[in-house]
Parts: sequence; C-alpha cells; structure tokens
Amino acid sequence: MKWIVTSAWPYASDVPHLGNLIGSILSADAFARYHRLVGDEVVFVSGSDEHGTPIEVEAVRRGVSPKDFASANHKRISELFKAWGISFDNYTETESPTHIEFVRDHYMKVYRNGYVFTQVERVHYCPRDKRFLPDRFVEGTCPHCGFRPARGDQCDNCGRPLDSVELIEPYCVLCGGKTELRETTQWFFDLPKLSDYIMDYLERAELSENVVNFSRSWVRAGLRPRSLTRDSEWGIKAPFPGAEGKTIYVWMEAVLGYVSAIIEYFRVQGRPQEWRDYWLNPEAKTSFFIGKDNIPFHSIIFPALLKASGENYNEPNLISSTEFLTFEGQKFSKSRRIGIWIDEALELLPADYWRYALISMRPETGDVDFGWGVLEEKINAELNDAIGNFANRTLIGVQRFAEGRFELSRAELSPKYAQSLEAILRRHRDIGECYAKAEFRSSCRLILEQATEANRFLSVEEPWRLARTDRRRSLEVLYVALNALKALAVELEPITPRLADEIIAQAGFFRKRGGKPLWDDVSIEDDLPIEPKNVAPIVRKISAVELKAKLEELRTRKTQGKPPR
RNA sequence: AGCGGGGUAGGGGAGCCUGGUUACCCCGCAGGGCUCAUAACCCUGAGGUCGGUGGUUCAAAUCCACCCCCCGCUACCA
Repeated sequence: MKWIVTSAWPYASDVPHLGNLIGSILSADAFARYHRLVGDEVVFVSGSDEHGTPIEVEAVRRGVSPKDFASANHKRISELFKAWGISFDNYTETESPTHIEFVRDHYMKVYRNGYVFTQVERVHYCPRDKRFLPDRFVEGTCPHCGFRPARGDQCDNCGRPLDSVELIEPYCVLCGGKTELRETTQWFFDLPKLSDYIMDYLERAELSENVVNFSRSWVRAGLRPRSLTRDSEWGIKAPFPGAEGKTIYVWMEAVLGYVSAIIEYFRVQGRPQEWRDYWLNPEAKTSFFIGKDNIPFHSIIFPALLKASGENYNEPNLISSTEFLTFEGQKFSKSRRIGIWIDEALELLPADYWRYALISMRPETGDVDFGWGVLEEKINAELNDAIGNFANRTLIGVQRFAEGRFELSRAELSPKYAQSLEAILRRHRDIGECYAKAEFRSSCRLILEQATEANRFLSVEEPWRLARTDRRRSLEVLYVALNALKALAVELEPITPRLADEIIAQAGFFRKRGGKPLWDDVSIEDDLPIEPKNVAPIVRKISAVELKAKLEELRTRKTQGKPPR
C-alpha cells in the first residue's frame, strides 16, 4: 500500500512549541513510522510556511529581508525536527521553487476552469508604512463597547469578532499612524460552486467524527468564496491576468504544499514522474495530521482546490485532528512565555522521553493539560518502571539464568506458555489496529498493558527460582518474556524509535535484517541464539523539580546573551 | 449568540457512537508478597448517587429532552 503522510506546515516565524508538535508533526511521524513497519511505501512530507505579513513585518523589524529571516528559521526548525527523530522524507519550505511553480500552475488551472473571480474590497492602508494591513495589524476603538485598543479581528474587551473596517479611529499597529481605507481588487476562489461536491465528499470519506461534524456544519451554514490574493510583497506572485503586485494568500498556498512537497521529493530522487503514483493513483492513500483549528482547510478548502484544478487527485482519506494541549492550565503563549518550546525541551530530556509523554497524552478526545507533574509520572512510572525495567530484568535474566546464551525453540514450549504467547500476539494486533486508526493514546495504553502483563508474568512464574529447581522451565518462561520484549520493541518504534532500537540492539533482535524491525515479525525464532550485549537500563527517572529549575536557568541565560525571540 | 468539544473515586484519563455480567487504566493512599530487575516488580483493599432533572427501556455512564458549569472556534492570525 502506498501512503502519503503529511502534517500541518509550521509557520516559520518562530520555533514550534510542544502543543504545535503533538498536534501535527509528531502524530504524523508515529503514523508514518507505523506504516513503514508494516511494509507500506510511505512518503512523509511537510514544510515551513514562510510567507505572509507577520513574517514580513518581523523581518523588517529586525532589519533583514523576509527571505533571509524565513530561511534561517526554516533551517533551525528542520534541524530540530531531525533531533526530535521526525522521519520526514521531505521537509521543505514554501519558498521552494517547486512549490512556487506548482502553486502558480495550479491556480492557473483553477482560473481556467472558472473558479476564480474578482471583487473590489475596502482594506486598511498605512500611508507611512506604504502597505495594506491585515486585520491583525489594525487597532482602534471597538464599535460595540467603546474599548480601545480593540484588535482588528476581535475586541479583547467584549470578545466580539470584528471587521477591521468597523473600527473607530483605526490606526496602524506598526507605526501608530492613522490608516486609510483604500479600494483594492482581490481574486476569490468560488468555493460555493463546489458545495455539492464537498458535501458528497464528506459523506463518502472515512474521516473522524469530529472532522465530519465540524465540516458539515460549515457547509450547511453555506460556503463563502475564499479570498485568494493579498496586497503584500512577501509571497507567491499571483498568476492571474491583471493581478500584478498581488500575492497568493498564505493559507490558500501552503495547503498545496502537500502536493508540491511530494513532487519535489521524487524530483530529488531522480524519479520525477513517480509522484503521480501517489497523488493520482486511486490505490494510494492520503493522510493529514492537524490541530482542530485547521479542520476546514483540510476537509473543505483543500479538497475543493484539488477538484477545481480538474486533475484527478486523490482526496484526503484520513484527516486526524487533535484538540489543544494546554500547559499547566493555560494556553501556550509565545508572548507570555507559557509553555515549552521544542528547542528547550531537547536541552532538558532526550527526544524519546518527550515523544512518549506527548503521544501518550495526545489530545484526541478533548483538550489535555500538560504539566511537570504529568511528565514526571509518564516517564517514571510508565516508561521507566513498567517498560524500561521490564526490558532490563528480562535481558539480565537471560544472562543469569541462561548463561548469556538463550536458544530454546518454540517447539519445545509447553502448551501453557504457548497460550501466553498468543495473548502477546493478540495485544500486538490490537495495538496495530490502533496505530492504523491514528488512535495513538490507545496504542500507548495497550503498550503499557503489554509491559504490565509481561511484568506480571515474570512475577508469577519466578524464573529466578525455577533456575534452581527446574532449569528447563525457567528457559520457557524466558522465551515468553523475550517474545514480549520483542513485541514491545516493535510496538514502541513509532513512538520512541531510539529506545526501541536500543532494546533491539541489546537483545540482538532482527539481526538478519540488520536490526531493522518489522511489525509482523515478533517471534524470536529467527533471533536464536539470543546473546544480549551491553545490557544496561534504557531509561532513567527524571525529576520535575530539577527540570523546571533547569528550564528557568536556561531562559535566563538566553535572555541575557541574546535578544528574545 | 451560534457551532464544536468536555463534565466519570483525592488527582489525571478510557468506556458512551454499536445500551446489559463485579464501571476499566495510571498516579496517590492502606495492607501484603517477591527479592530476577532500575528504592523496581506483583497481589489485595479503601475510595464512585458516571454534572443536574425528567423521559425511553426488562435494563442507561451509554439513547432522548431540558438545565447548569468549563474550554475552543466563528471564516483577514498563520
């Protein structure tokens, strides 16, 4: 099976925080890794979203070009993802020539097919900065409650959503000067024309419940045309006749990266036509990992854009959206420094510790609160005590009770223990099903159950005692334990790849495949004789109090030396 | 206001769609066991009117209605 796996594109204005990561990239990575394990052909892509006014403005503020600013951030973010063990086949950027070319071609197709029209709008313009201002960059007095300053998109006092044109005495956020309203022509995507198609798609596709509910309510309320262009310098030049000086609105451009990133991947591989086997092949599957704020773009606008091009693209098959992660009861906030950012996290703990904690508490059914206490609990009680310790006691068991060389074969196993193996396999299959459905919390729960059961098995069977009284039977017990360990290693691979590899290396599993795990091969028959090497604990406990202090120290050091991000 | 999500032992979560044996898991708490392993692991126990009220049903945490509380979104933030 061919799988396109994608995650939402991080905005390149800053390093992502843990909430950004779990919602999209980390979830997608677990999914991609699982599908590779079962032998699917996976292409996993994403990229940095580099265009748009916020980046342009931030770059100007720092006295660098938007391109340099975005590109520097892109490099930094890519490196961080590598350090996090994210297994992208292509992590690209919206400034990529392939992307720019694709977007322009795509919109010309959409245009020729009659899905684009123009409309004159009145938009705020700052004569001093010589730029048109998005709603966020205009403030003024709220027409509803008189509060000042109310932001152009919403009033912070009364909470009413606003249209920036309604603001009384509006001013430019950048320079504080008075704005004026100017007429400007914008190009629009005729989304309503595709309402029937979208409704039909939503019925047909196997999307998760929250995605379908949310999307349907949008369509029922009536789809509106989507503005496609902006009067902004920093972006992809709009290709439409007469649209000189306009750029494509970032939202409407970045989603097309799901296609362009796959094209680019195969170009780099030297097989420039092969992307068609993925995007234009009805046998291939597509999957999208996003936060809930992003649903309509993926379930409505993106499929509509694909359809409007007239090409036979695959539709999004699996859209997995998460709720939000909060940090110690509050929203992650860049300006107030609430939360942990993915660069800081790695200075505190190995990536796999974070990966385990985040995936096991992935906000699948509702918002989830992340805090130091929960982190400590997850790592110490689950990853260390249950999983890590089981690995250790099993491998040391082989060294002590089998003199370091284990070679009992399955045929010699008594029926009772053969049943224990069955139970392990059954759970292994269940875990696989959870991964396939992108229900990672359940995967984690069952993995923990696998470890707990295995621990119980050892406690009940007491191979350390059997070693003295019934050596043969103690080996049978070890057989089952080793099998559970192999299953665990494979099951952990999508979540904590390095820990999984560590178990595989210490035990010598998958030697015939160079240590590369395979989902369906959890029998240890091919691994015999098993001679554990360099056996050592794979996880160590953490202290939340120390970590918290360390983070604070880290931040103090940073703000002293360099300007804040 | 509208829409979406949530309210389950002291804390954190699953179960609800596809009603049905003693409501499950993790932490914490109280006893006990084991001593292979990482002050680890295993067992037993205490602790719940499953947000409220009413309804459907032989049977409701689960389905329906109304109400209360929390969170998010509402299309130009990306």
